[in-house]
Amino acid sequence: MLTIQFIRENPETTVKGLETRNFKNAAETVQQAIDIDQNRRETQGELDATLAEANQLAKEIGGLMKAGKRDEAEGIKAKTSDLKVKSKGLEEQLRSAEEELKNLLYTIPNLPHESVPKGKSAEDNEEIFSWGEIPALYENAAPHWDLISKYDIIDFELGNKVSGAGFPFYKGKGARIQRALINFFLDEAIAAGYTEIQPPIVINEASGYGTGNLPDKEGQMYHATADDLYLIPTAEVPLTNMFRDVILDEKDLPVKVTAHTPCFRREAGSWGAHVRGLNRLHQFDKVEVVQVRKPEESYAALEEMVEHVKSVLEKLELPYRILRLCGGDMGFTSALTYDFEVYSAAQKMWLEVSSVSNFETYQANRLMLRHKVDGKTQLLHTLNGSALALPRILASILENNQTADGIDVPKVLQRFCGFEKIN
RNA sequence: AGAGGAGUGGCAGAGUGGUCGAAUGCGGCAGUCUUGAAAACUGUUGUACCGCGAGGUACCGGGGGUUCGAAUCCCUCCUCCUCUGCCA
Repeated sequence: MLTIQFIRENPETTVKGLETRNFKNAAETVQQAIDIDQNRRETQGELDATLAEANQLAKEIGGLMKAGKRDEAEGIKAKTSDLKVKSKGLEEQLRSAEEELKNLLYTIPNLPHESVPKGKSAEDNEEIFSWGEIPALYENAAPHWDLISKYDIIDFELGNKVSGAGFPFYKGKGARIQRALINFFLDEAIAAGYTEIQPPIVINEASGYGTGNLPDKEGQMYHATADDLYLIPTAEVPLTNMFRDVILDEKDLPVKVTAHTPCFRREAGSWGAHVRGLNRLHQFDKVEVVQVRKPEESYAALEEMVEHVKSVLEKLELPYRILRLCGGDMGFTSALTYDFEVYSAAQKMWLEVSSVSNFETYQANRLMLRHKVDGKTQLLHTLNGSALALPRILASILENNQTADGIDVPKVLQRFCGFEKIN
């Protein structure tokens, strides 16, 4: 979330940023936050003064008791009861003001970077780069959902029986190419300087709040209610929460971590005819990269992450484009997001396979992730990106590389999976 | 899962109702000494919020309670350790 200090000191900038995002009632919301904060500060001042007085009296009583002046002590005790009632009331007021402020701040998204274009929807995103040729397919080319049944490498029906829609079984070469992709992505990330992590794939409530998945996107996560744990929608959640309530030393920076995990998404309400086959799943695998950076370095780090994803896609020889998301399409917590889309030739569709974002201090503020500068604590910047999500990569490999006698496995993957063709 | 024990500052560790945000040691930082370093000595060393400032308030695993006053007593949850059981 945004810090109230920032909003208080930069109300116009805040309103302007929110308007780029088409945030409704920006000016009113900002004013409301400032008012609640004003109230909160006044209440705390009063409460502190009351408690200070009570502490003073308690000390006096202690002294009198020791001196044996019991009656005098009793007299002062009587005075404290008023203070107690007063402080209880003020405490309640303070708590409710803090709660109110926090709940309001949770509804305010991050401010976009100056390069973010205005816009309402995906159509207003700005294509900034593209690479590769859109392959000319042969006559009988088929979409990936037909190819996977033809070669029997992924089984949706079986998934339906055992788990439900969106939980497929990968079989034989299907499973092996998945494993090859995971190893390839991890090796690439390690070569780019990331430390490999195997995090838990369930997280508690506090972690959900830390990355902003709670409360806003509550319905998107699977919730194991018996133990009040959530299945992760992305490795970003455990990887970023590693640094919750942490003050990093200079020598620990920059932080660069990567992990392969399954990701679980309920995708409530977003199911439809347009999402066939591997285009959208409830469970999928992804390799994620996360960085924690000093503020002045974070945009260079974002570019570095973009270059990393570019090189991975180019090694896989998949045609792709990069979009700079507009204010209306950008994630709630992001300041600047680049989406990577690969072209899936038989569907004739661009598929999003990576989203690389700089959150600036937005996540760090919820996480309380800081470092020291000249003896003062300062919020750090967090960034993350997919490198990459598997199912759509697989979909475009299957479609783009199909031939009359099978599917060509990209060269870089062959040493990982041990075969050259799916047939 | 059952029985018992324990959670204090970066680490170790004292503190069992008031003068304790907390002894002491180690570590860190600054200084003295030294050509430089080490050693020794001196000082300093948690976080957040309120306040222009002086200063104030809160925090001793989390939450709640008793009390004029809680690190200290009570309740509850969490985590760790030991023993027993179970298990990939």
